[in-house]
Amino acid sequence: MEYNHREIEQRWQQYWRDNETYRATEKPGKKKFYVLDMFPYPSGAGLHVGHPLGYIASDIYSRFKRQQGFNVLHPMGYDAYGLPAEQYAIQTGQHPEKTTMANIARYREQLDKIGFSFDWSREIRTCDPEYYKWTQWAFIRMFNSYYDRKEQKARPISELVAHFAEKGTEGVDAACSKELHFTAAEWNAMSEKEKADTLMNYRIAYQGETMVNWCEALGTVLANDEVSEGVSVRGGHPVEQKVMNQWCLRVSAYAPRLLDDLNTIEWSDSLKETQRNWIGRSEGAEMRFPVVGKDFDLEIFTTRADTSFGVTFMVLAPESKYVQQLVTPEQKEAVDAYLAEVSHKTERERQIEKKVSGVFTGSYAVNPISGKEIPIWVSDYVLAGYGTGAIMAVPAHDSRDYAFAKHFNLPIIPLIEGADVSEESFDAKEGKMINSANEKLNLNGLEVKEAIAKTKRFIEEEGIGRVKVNYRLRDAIFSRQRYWGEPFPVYYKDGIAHVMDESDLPLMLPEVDAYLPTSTGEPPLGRAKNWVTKEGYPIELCTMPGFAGSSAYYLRYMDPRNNDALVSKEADEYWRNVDLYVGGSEHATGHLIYSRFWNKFLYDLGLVVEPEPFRKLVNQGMIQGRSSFVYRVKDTNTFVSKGLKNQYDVTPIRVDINMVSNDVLDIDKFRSWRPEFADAEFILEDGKYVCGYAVEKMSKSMFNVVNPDDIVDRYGADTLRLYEMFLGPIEQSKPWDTNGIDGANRFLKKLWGHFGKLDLSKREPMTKGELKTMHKLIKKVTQDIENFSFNTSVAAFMVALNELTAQKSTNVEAMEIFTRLIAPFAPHLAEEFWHQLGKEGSVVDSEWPVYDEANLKEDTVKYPVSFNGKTRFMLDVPAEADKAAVEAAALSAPDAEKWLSGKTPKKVIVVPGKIVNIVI
RNA sequence: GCAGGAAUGGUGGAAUGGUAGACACGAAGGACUUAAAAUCCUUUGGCCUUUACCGGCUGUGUGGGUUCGAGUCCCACUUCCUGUACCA
Repeated sequence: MEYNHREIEQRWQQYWRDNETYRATEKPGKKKFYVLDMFPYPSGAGLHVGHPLGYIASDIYSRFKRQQGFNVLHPMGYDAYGLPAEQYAIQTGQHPEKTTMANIARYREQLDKIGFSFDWSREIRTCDPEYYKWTQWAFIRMFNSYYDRKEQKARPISELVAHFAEKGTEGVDAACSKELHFTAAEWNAMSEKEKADTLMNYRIAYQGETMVNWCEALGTVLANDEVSEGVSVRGGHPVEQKVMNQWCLRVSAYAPRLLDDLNTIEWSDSLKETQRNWIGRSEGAEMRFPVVGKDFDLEIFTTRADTSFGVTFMVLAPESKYVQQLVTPEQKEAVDAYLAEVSHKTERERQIEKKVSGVFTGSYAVNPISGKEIPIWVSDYVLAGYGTGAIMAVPAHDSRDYAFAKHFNLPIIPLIEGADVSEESFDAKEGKMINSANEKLNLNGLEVKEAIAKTKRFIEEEGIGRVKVNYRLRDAIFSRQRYWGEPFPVYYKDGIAHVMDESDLPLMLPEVDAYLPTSTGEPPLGRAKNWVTKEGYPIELCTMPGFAGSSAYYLRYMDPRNNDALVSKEADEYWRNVDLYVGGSEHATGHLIYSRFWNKFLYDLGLVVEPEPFRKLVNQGMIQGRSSFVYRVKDTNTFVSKGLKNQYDVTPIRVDINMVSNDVLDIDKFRSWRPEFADAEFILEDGKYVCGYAVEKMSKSMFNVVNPDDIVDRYGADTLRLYEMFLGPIEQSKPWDTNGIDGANRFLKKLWGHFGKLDLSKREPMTKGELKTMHKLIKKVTQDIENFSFNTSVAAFMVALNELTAQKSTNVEAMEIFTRLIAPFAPHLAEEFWHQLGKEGSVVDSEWPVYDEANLKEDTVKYPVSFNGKTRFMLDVPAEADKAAVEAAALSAPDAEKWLSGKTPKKVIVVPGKIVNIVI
């Protein structure tokens, strides 16, 4: 009988639906295992074969764990808010919800065909009010909390208010935008508005004037991880820096914990490293430089306190508030001109130019260590957002300061013995200090490391500054001037922001007449009618960013229909956190930081039990497209085959990969593809037109998209699953090659054929050979799945089937084991076999086979025998032979004589079970 | 620049420090077929030797090292990928 994948797959998919096979429930006392995929944004283009890669891997793992006896939670949903649907809405006037729902339906249809074991009863969508109620709820909780740095946790803002009323800021160590100092009396004397403004400085969700990435084309601000190389990640529009009043999340307060807790989770080293870089911890010192003739100091941050004697000038960021206070009348014009110039430049222009620019303020500061007066400059190479927005410049040992000093002809003092600073700075933190001494401090002769430590001690003792740890991680900007997102549960009363009562949630996204800003430049929600509270107070017009809804979704899956809590205590205590999280590495600095932050916040409030959301994480690689090219001879309509193209002047043209098979072009299809190719001529090689190829991103414009539906229709879901896993290691990016899929399909057909030959009524014990084949397979597959080495386990199935065929095996027992082992990979076929074997229930509930080493033992061991490290022949030795016996056998083997050629061996090394090496 | 990773046949890729190239694709030859598709069998890193069997040499980006033995470990270099970038 033919292997009819369509009939088999449809039948079992229906069976799974009818029996709710994949529905998960809490089973106290049974070990849980939570496997999660990063939920997709349902784009209009649908899925291509690259998308399911990670889903297939996690599905195999889920099924494997389930067969091993775990209670597995494996849910799926949609990250439904996002810019593309809104951009489409702006162009067409169609409500983004409508587009999104249509895309979700299409995704679901595609996903269902692949036979995943998702528990769809737990499906969530971030744009569903029942879901975003909890996104808004978390925001309210963050608004009502502050971060206590002493206890390293979030606490209710009411406690801080009580403290202020009693003791002012004394004894407060809270994360804040600006260090404030006031007494209880001062606090109590503040107006409502002043108190509200003061508390904003401490809230975890706060509103503040911050430098933001403004994208004019998208009409919204963007978070740091949504901007790359000065353009928006979505759409590639230019982004500029602008000061705006925005909602922010105080993610920076959690920087130390986000860094430390990386050590407690099983993520790849490269991903942890990416997070460490993004968090960017650096140890250094904050130092105050008194300004000549003024009553204030400039604060700077440095990691190179040892270079204090080489400071020849200071530099402020253009946005620094000190610039206006320091500029002298003579320099005013020049400084203002420079500031105007800088503010006009976008981030991208600043990066591309990388030109040294700056201006002198006219003021001087005193180096607190050397006592020397140094000029204060302004330049855009200093960033306002990092450290204090001001630096001490040491041109001899910092390349940026060096370029600046050279350009403006400022002095350069070398501080390290042997450093040649005539051409470039010496940035390395090594060597012996020179030129670094006065009556108070002597660093000369010290190693850099010692000098840093000594200077830090000196700074603290002298009260010049303090030792400080700085983080690069900034607070997340949480406002988007957009329509398609969660509305903020915030209203304004007397100019003061208030959060709504939790019982009023969800605050539903209102209807608008267009998805564009209003004529007065307000966000689209400014168009909503009656966008006010019951009492008539205006509601916030911005919406939340994409990462709002995706930060805690893994918690919601645990208890998705609960209307009283994000997740019930029972469900959270049972499922705890994600045991295995699978997704792309593009989320390394965005989603994975925000999610960890969000989880830690809820953890601080005692609402979840685990401090980290994702225990183990696997990044799947991308599947790239393989584009095909034809070569048109210049100024003709003649195309030359790849092997001959070097003889002509040619232009490569991408062609649809559906017209190409094994790199050979279907000429008729090509001629009818486009009118201009209708009368194309071809120069062939061996009667064929051979195309060139390139590995590129899979995209419509490159004509290289492969649709999983087509593959499923032609070969079946099981073939697709097997082949995607067979392509290579899951973490690696690799090109899709439809040609190779025949291998996976042939294997399944052979397996089907083999199974069809069995007499299912005849149960016999396995032969020794069968036992060995099967136990070898169990061992390999079990270990490979645990190690995420799915490509080698697929290969192992192929080998095992070949061995069974070679042994002319018709053993039913062996095939039953095979069925259980292959069930995670090819669930439809396995289910079919399982029922043909007369088993009850679904194969997903069958027990995972266990191997017995005893069956893997050989009577004899094959030893490679080497001479001087080079293997020369193979030797069969009884398994129980000891070292001496193996050595004797090797030396007396007929082959040995030839290689010894009469000589006596100097040494014979026997590694039991491995090798015999004879040194002559 | 910095950080992380990679480099193995025509291709995708296998190899706890122990027979390099599993498995698959492709290719070549053959069987079946009127023919094609499908299926099955054989060969398939390179070079040399041989009528054939049998053999031999060489080979995992480059150069060194450790080791009885290195694709694997160490050092240096080259190239490529991925992330990040005026972070003081």
